[in-house]
Amino acid sequence: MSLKHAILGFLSYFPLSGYDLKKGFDQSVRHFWPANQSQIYRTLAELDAEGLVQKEIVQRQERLDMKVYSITESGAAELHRWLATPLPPQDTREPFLIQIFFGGRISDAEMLNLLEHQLVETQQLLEQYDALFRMTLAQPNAQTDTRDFFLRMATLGYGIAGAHAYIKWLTNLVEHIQAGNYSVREIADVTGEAREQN
Amino acid sequence: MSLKHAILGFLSYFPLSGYDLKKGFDQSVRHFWPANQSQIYRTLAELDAEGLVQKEIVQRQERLDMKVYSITESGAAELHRWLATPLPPQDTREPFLIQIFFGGRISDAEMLNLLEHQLVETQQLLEQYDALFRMTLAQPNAQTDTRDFFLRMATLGYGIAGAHAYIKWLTNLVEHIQAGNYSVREIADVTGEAREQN
DNA sequence: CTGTCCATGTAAGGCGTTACATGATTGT
DNA sequence: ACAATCATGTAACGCCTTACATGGACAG
Repeated sequence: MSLKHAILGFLSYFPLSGYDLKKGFDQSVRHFWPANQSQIYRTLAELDAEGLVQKEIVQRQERLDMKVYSITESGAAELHRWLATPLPPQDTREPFLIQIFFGGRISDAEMLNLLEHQLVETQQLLEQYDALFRMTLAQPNAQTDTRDFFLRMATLGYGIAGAHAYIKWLTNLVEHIQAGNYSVREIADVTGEAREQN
Repeated sequence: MSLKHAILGFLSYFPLSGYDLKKGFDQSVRHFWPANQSQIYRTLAELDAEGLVQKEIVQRQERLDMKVYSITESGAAELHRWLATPLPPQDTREPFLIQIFFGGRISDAEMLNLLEHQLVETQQLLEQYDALFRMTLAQPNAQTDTRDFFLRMATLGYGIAGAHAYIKWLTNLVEHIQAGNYSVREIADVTGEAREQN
């Protein structure tokens, strides 16, 4: 359960409430692991039941109660165990590729519309990542040369590299469809083909 | 629901049984849309209830009955509608990036182990895609220059391009960790940085 | 006679989503 | 006055997974 371990990861730095965790997710890991509110509260209750986190109810004058969760020793051990264990291969689901795969059922114009859409969305995403990357680097008080910082930025780098590759693939497809050129050999960087770039 | 439409996609070529569909998925779209048996049978029942497919029970002497499904007119219309409609942005979940993000909690050796694992798996996947690509092209009776064929191969090309990009990213990370070089600027192809390749 | 292929399903559980519910404080 | 923010939860539904169940035909 990745969500459980992501929560443990956050709590390994400092105790947080469910609300704070939600903000933490939205501000840093939503690119590769979105989490919604109800899920976070439910999972915190499970972690508590398993003894991996501890709940402290904070009474505040005039404010509603707040529940602050901190990681326990067994929680920290479980986090470390999970972080250091290679994951089994994940399977990916890409609904867009279903549309491509059965693209024989739609026209060139419809296909180009799909591809164009995907291109625009990916370019916007890339710009977001790019802007976030540069903004984070430019923060005056940030220690930008630590291992922690480097690893966190690497997850953004993953998104950026993926978006670049995707845009390249999409652009290539668009060109082929527009030209009515269905020569498959040019579509992938397969062994024995053009390999000098890279 | 992508699974429903993938099934309709297959049935738009010829009628199939649940069993045949499962084989079809495993042989062609499992790279981007794995489907298991119980899911297929359940979804076929739903599609039948919605009138998008038609069921025909084939009695066979000495063999058990077989149910063959064919697409209906409204099924074909629904398939076309879905295929031609751009999908809303999907969010991705990459548990491996959680491990990277919280990599501050594990040692260099543990991190390198994770990365190495991921590299080996991705290289194996790439070889599979690559082999499948070349084998499919080499089939004697295949019409390799049609639009349909091109689009199907493009989905494989997606996997190949993605694997290449991923391997590059992983390799870069390994090198940085090994050198203890946490300079973030080299980690992504961000605007204003090295842009001459591509 | 054991395993694999053909062929169809049910049951239970996990993880995620959307919508709903409540209530105080702070900003415009 | 109204919206946004802080703060916590429940309910119901959807999709996918794993395991279980059944049963004939055919190959080694």
